[in-house]
Amino acid sequence: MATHEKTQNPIAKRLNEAMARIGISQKALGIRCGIDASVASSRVNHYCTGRHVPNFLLLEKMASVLKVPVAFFYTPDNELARLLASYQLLPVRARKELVRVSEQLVSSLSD
Amino acid sequence: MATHEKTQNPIAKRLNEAMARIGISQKALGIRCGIDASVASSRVNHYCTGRHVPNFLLLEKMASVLKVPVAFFYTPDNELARLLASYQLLPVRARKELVRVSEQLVSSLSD
DNA sequence: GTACTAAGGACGACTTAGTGT
DNA sequence: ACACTAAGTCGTCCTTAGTAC
Repeated sequence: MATHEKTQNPIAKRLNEAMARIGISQKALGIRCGIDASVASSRVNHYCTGRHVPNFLLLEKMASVLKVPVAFFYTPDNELARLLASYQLLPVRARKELVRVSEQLVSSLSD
Repeated sequence: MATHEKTQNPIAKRLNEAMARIGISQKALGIRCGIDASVASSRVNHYCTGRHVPNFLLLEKMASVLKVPVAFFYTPDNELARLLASYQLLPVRARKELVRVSEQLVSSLSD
């Protein structure tokens, strides 16, 4: 676990969080995302330490393996991160219901 | 409005969406995000047409001007995009309630 | 005013080849 | 096994200088 934090983006933080949750190594994650085994360790470490930013295609693969929405990696707000993480675990019907509730709450703001 | 779509990321789509919602030009958005007026049109156009990907700092500024969470730009799923857009409009108390509801729904899945 | 583009220099990602636990 | 890094290559972003409506 690195503590460099050159960038202001939350990718490294969320990535380490999600990896710890399912207990997967940097190299293993890279390989499961289709990165060649000879460079997987180096590349993923760059992302985990915040030195480099992965492209969208790789972010999608990581999100799929880690069972989070891609947007989770771009969420500095912890509250919203929890919403995104749980959203991904819900069945489609419950997701739609949640969206409905949120938009309902917005509508009721003017009352 | 461009139709190039070189990249698979949803940034251009979401950006155009959010800009149309509040009715702001490409150049005006760039200037309000601190980009020099002489390059604002060119740079923002690159993002709107999907040719280039903005860095996180600029994404944060755009999100602030457009009143959406940064994560909104990285959300291919339309359903989740609606959740994110509405979430941003809610007061803190309502946001927390929404997170609670979502996590509650996840817990009840095992029943 | 508006949207958009080619091209080159500037910058950051990816690979190689390692260290150290 | 594991996490991590310097340095070079190479691909992408940013700026310049425009076109077109």
